[in-house]
Amino acid sequence: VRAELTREITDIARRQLATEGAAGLSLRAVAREMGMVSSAVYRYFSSRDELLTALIIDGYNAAGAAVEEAEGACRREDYPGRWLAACGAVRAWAIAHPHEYALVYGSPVPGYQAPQQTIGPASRVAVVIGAIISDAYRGGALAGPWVSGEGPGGVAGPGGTGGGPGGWPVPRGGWPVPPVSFSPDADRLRESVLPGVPSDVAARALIAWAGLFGLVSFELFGQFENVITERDEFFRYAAASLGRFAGLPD
Amino acid sequence: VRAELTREITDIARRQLATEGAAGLSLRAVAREMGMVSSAVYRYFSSRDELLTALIIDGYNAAGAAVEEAEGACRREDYPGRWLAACGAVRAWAIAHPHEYALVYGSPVPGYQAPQQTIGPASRVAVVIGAIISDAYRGGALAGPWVSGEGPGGVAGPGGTGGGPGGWPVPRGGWPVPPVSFSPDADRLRESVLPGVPSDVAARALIAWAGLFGLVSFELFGQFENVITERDEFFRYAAASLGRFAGLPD
DNA sequence: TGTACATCAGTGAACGCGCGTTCACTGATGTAC
DNA sequence: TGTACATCAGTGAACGCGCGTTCACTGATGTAC
Repeated sequence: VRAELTREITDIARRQLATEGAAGLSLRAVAREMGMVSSAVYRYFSSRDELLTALIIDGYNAAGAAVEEAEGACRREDYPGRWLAACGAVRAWAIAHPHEYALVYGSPVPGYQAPQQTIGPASRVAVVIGAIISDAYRGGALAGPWVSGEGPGGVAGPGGTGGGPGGWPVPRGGWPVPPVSFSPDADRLRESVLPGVPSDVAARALIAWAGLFGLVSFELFGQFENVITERDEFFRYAAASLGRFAGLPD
Repeated sequence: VRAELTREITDIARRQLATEGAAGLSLRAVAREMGMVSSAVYRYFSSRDELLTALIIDGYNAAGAAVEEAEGACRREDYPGRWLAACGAVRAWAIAHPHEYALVYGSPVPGYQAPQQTIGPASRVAVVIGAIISDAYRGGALAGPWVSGEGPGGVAGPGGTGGGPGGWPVPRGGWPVPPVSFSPDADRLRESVLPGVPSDVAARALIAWAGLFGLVSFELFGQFENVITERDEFFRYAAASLGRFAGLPD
């Protein structure tokens, strides 16, 4: 029964988030809508920040669940399909919950410091996206070029043809090579979200990941106003292009 | 003298933005720091929203000026250099002024509706970036592929080789083709920031533009925490990759 | 050169509002003997 | 079966705070004659 009420409080708080924004979230307003006195809420959340943390975790989880579900419905070998499904789910969830999206992927709430508990849920979307790239790579479906010596083969993709020093195809004028300082990051990524992929694949996956959220944020935050009219179609195209950038096939 | 005081007010407001965030911006606090009584500020700004609008316009202008300056210092034919300079300037300005960046490119301020006056300054950065792509295209330096029939030639780039129906090189497994619904948008873009470029070049420029801000936002808003350690070098690499994505040469 | 007047930047008090958090408390519920 | 007690959800008042905006006002400055 306590859990039930806790959930009801976060539901109301989420609804208020949608009308007032994160900075306008108020314990008193939540209590009012609950038909409680403001101090009663302190039985459930010891401060406003704790409530905010709960909302952030919920937001990450909701986005993660939406992406997992959409991506999970695809054939495992359909890597571009999985990518498009994941991208589309991110966008659809963001459009359906713009204030929650802003809360977790937008500007930080001033004066609020995200606690450790948020990092697990925060990575769910990244895990899905990483798995797509990883699976495609290990399935030999990811287009080159690879940085010399790291790749297991794979088709020559939009990079075209050419010969790299390590025997893998590296096209003339191919992709830039990640800086050496990226190596430790790549190691960490391999251990978590991008098992088995070479550094340059990981680096481009990261850029595509940031690009995906750049597109969604631009759309939601108004930068595409008077620029793009048919947003659904354009987004699908853009997501496909980013997937191609990351090396995914057609 | 009136202009002087107006500037002083916005300066103080900008400083407060940096410590309290946009939602915490308060006319009273500004007045306090000015050594004025709160109502005196109304001589200069008739409401809090008007002050916010001034700050947004200043923010867009500052970002625009920084990008224009950095990009303007490059040799005109050095398209990739111009691109890297512009990207680097966006990021450097954002890091130097994180709250102003959040104000203009982050989540919208709840309850605030941006007036028309903001759209001019808002486009300064886009104009610079568009000019780089446009110049490179018209200079014949932009890599293919083009969508059939639209291009003026240009080198075959990361797309590799292949033959398109219109005679321009379109590689097997090349870039996706923008949806037909994008045509009117492309027309509009050609008239403003991307003169003369074909639709698919415009579309990829748009994606690279969103990707650039996705990278900057991810870095500033904390998504790269525990992911990327050497941010300067990685960003340079990522910007180069996005430039390549948009078709720029090495 | 001197006076009358208009302008307008800045004052000070007030309006009505909402906020987070604390604290001693009430009163229902369930448990132990 | 009945009594004493502990638990704890929710109350109500209060603390001290800041906010945007309004309004009648003061008093210095500059201008017109």
